[in-house]
Amino acid sequence: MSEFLEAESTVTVKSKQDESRKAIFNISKEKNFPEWFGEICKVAELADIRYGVKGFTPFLPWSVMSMEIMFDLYEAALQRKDHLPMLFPTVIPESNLIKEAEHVEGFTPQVFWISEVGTGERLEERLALRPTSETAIYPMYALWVRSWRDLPLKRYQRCSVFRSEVKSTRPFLRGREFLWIESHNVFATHEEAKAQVLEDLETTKEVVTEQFGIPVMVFKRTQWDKFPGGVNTYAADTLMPDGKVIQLPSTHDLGDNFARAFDIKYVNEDNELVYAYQTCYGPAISRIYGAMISVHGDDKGLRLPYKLAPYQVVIVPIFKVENEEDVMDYCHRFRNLLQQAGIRVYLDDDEATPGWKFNYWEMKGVPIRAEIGPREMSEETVVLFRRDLMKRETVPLADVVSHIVALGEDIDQTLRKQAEAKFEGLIVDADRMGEIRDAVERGKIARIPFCTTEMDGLECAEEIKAQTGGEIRGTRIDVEEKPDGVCVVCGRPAREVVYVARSY
RNA sequence: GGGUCGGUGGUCUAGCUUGGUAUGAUUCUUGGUUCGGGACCAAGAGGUCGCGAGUUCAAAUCUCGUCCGGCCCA
Repeated sequence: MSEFLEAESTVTVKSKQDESRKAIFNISKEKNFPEWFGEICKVAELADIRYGVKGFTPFLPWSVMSMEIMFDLYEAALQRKDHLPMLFPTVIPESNLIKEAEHVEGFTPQVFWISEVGTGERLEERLALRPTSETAIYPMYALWVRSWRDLPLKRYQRCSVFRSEVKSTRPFLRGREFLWIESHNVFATHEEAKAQVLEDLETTKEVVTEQFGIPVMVFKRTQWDKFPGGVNTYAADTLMPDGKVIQLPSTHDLGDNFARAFDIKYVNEDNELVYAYQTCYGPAISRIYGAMISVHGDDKGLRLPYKLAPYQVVIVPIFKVENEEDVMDYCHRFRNLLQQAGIRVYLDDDEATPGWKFNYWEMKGVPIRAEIGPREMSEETVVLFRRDLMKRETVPLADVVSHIVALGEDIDQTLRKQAEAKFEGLIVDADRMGEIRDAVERGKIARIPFCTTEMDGLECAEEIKAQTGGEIRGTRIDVEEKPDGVCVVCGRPAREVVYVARSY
C-alpha cells in the first residue's frame, strides 16, 4: 500500500514539473482567479510584491506604460469637457482635514499621519498624507472663487493617494497607495452640480467602456455607502472573473456641504454672497488597470487592448545563420515603416528562439505579432498574428500599416464584445433570501425589492450581507424602476429596487 | 480585524517529523552550435535558510515573539 502511494506521488510531482516547464503561463482564470491574478503580476512583470511594506507595491514598466496611456486618454476626455489640470501638495494640515464633520469621521481611520521631522522633532501641527484631496483643495477654492463669473470651476489632478486599508490588499485592485485622477468642480447651483454628475458618468462610459473595453453598470449608492460628507454617490461597477463586482470610477454630489465647511462663496448676479455647489469624481487608474487585465485576460495570460498596449506590435524575426543579416534588415525596414506611422512597435532581437518569443509575448498580451522570416522577405509580406483570437494571416508589406490599424480597431471591438457578453444574463430577480443567496453564490447580481436606501435601511442591508454574502450596490439611475411588493428582509413596503452582489 | 497556511540563491523547490558539510531545476554571465510554436553543449556566478530572542556543544530544522505574504471569513 505504502509502496503504491509513493509511486503515485512521484509520478504526480514529475508531471507537475513538466507542466510548469512547458508553460510560461497557464492558469484557469475562471476557476482560480486569485492565483491567476497573482501569477500574472509576477510573470508578466506588472508589479513586484516584495517591497515589504503592507499595501505598497512597486509597479513595473509593463503595467506603468499602459497606465500612462490610460491617464492620457482619461485626461484628454476630461479636457474635452473643459476640465483643466492642476497639482496639489501631498500633505494636508490636520486643521483642514477635520473641517467637514462627516468627511473626517469617514476618512480618519485610514489616514497616515506625519507628526515629526528629522531626529524626532515634533511638528506643531500634524500633516496627513492625502486620503483624497477635498480638504487640501477646497481652502484654495475658497480663495479662487469670488464671483459667478469664476464659475463653473472645473479642475483635476493626477496623483496618488494614501489610505491605510483594513481589507486585504493586493496589487492594483486595492493598495494603500494608489494612482488616480481626481476632479473637483464648483458650480453656482445644485442643478449644475447634478448635471456634472451625469457628465462624469458619461465620461466613465466613454473612457472605461468604449476605450478600455470594460463594461460597467452604474448605481446610485445607498446613504450608508456614500462618500463621507457628500449628498449622494454614483459609481460604476464591473464584474471580475470570480463573480465579484468591483467599484470603478465614482462621482459625488457634494451639495453645498463642503462649501459651507470651507467657506466657498461667490457673489451672484444679484450681488448676493451665496454658497457654491460642488462635485468630485475619482477614477482610480491603478484599479481600473487591475480590472482591465482581469476582464480581458485569458488562461494564457494578458490580452491587452490595442489602444492600451505598451507595444501594439512585436516583431519576431525568424532566420537561419546564413540569412540572419538579410532578415534583420527586412525587420528593421518593417519596424521603421510602423514607427513612422505612429504605431508602438518593438523588434525582439534577443537570442531566444522564435517559439519561446511567441509564447512570451502572448503571455504579455501584445495584441499583434509580426512574424518575419525568409519567406516573408522574398514575398515582401509579413505574417500577422492577433493575440485575442490567436489567428494568423499574411499581409503584403504595401498594405500593412492600414491593415494593422484596422486590425487594432477590430481587436479592441472583439475584446469589448467578449467582455460585454459576460454581462448578459447577469441580473437575476429575487424576492426571497434563499434566492438572493443562490444568485450571489453563482456570481450573479440579484435585483430585489428593498425598504429604503436611506439610513434606516442599513439594518436590512446588514442582514442581507450576513445571510447571503452579498452587498447592496444601490439603485439604477439609467433606468426608472418601480418596486413591487415588500422588502425582502423587514417586510415593510419596498420603496426601492436595489442590486445585490458579492464585491471587492 | 478574525481564522488558517506559509517565508530556503533572482524564481520555483528538497531538506524540517528524528538538530550536525545547503538539494535540484530554472534564471543570469561567458563562449560555441542553433532558430517557421517553449533548442543544446561547456564553463562560471548567485543563499548570514524573513527578522529577533530562547533552548542546545550545535538551529534551516525545536520554542516564543515579530514582520511580510497567500487563501478563507467579517
